Amino acid sequence: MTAAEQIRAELVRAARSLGAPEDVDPLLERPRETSHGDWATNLAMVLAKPLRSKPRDIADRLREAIDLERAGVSRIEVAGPGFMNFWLDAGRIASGLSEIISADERYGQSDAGGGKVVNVEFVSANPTGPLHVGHGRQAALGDAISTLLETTGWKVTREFYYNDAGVQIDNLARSVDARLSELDGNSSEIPEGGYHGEYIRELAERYKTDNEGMSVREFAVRELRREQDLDLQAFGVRFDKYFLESSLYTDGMVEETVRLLIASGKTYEHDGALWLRTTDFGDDKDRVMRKSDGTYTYFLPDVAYHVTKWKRGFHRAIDVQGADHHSTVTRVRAGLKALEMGMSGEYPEYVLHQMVTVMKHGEEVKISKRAGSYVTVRDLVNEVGRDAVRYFFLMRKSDSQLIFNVDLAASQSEENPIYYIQMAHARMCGIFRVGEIDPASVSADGAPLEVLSEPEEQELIKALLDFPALVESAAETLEPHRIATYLLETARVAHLWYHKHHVLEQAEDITRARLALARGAQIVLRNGMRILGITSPERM
RNA sequence: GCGCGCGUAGCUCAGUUGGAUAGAGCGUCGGCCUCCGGAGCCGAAGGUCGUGGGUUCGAGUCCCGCCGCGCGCACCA
Repeated sequence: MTAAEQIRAELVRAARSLGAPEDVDPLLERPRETSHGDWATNLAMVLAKPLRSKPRDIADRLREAIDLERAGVSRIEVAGPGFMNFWLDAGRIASGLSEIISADERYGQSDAGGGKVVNVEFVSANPTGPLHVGHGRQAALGDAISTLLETTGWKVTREFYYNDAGVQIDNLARSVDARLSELDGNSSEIPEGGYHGEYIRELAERYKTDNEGMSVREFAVRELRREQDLDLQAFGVRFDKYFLESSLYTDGMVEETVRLLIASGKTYEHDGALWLRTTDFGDDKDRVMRKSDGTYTYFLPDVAYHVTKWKRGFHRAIDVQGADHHSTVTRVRAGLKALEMGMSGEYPEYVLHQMVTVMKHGEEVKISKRAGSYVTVRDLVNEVGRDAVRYFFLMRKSDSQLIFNVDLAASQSEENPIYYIQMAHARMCGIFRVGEIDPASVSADGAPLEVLSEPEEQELIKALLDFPALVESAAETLEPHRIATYLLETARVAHLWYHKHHVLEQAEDITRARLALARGAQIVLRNGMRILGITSPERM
């Protein structure tokens, strides 16, 4: 039982004894201000109405009714309008280290997800060019969200959806064709909607020398998919499933979905096209699903694709996409809802991220897809390393725009948050290295943890003990940036402690206890970085 | 024009789902350091939380109106 749970249980007992409603569920939180104790509750204010008394009076009576020992606290104060502040005793705090060390790599894990399956789809780039920064943000986000969910007891399938069937692939083939005919000495223009990047020229050259009898289209898609796979590999992202849009046509899923939608009665014919009444589901206008020329708009295969997710058993699905795809959300959900297959209006869940701006040498690197000039994931990885790229993509919440400062990410100094965090971990490792101690042999059991009474020690332990609750709530809200923020703060506290208090060559009981703390910090920093997909080097 | 997101210190951003005196890093200014790695540490200055209303014991957080920025508004994807 954690300290908070222990306080809560006793608080409930005390509240019931004062006549509080049966479902009383006190909220415990960590005050920002240390002078407000280790834990605080606003319970007395919440009970003011049902008990028809002043919050402060209720708080005083609660305080009287609470058994300090059973709550595991040393002191309770009533403050402000009726807050109750709790102080844990130093021994109670330090004893939390035992749990961290014995759990080791499992520390921070939970079974909140109950082993249920969830599908996380991300990147899903069209095979029409290299992966750019936006895809990078998505790759980092999707992978971290997946790991967060795994850490909290979900069974995750990481999925990549290839749009290999649409008009954009035709445009790709025609663009390569144009470059091919240029190679043959004929002047030729990249077609409208085509791709202008230098890689198209390179594709044409490779096709000319070694096309293995493939069509331009097949060759280009194969090569670009291979390139993207290499980029993802360099980034350390691995997918469990690659889903091809084209398969939705070959296996009849698209046709099937159209039939079902028509049967649902939510469609109508107008101007020779087939429309879906998405306005019934909150859209601002109805949408065409089959054009008058008989081909489908993109959102129909999207609906069909999500039907397959549902049918494959994923009753929870998360799509990570750029915010520029925002308009698709209502449409896809409307299509799925119209099918009445039992999905809620929230299926699938979307994590949309805002755009990335790349700054280099103090200037914005302009991105022009049309001219084919943009920063690729591979450029970034080559320039600043995988860990820094991942951390920078994850340090901001997804719905705010992100400025990627290449110079900062590349710098090997304390200004660079990723170095700062990794350095904190490496320092903990350094203690064991210098002391010639196997960290795995360090145990908190039997160690005199009560000697860890310095303010920096108490602060560090408290930070470490916050980790599991943080992981759980970050997983719930699908917000990996909270792990990033936490790591930076915890690294700060660890540096501070490291600087002020020595571990080795102290009195024996102090060294023993501090080794346990160093071990705890090492474990938490490492586990946190692992969630973000970042390595935790033992020396830097 | 409509929809979504954002607006917090000079800069880049957090803010525990409505709590107490709004925080961090960088930058600036001042100071410290014979150390398990100086890739260090301490301190200070710096704020009308875009703005005007509303909701309530209590608002950076929720609601409404404005202003600014980004993205999206096809029988494109």
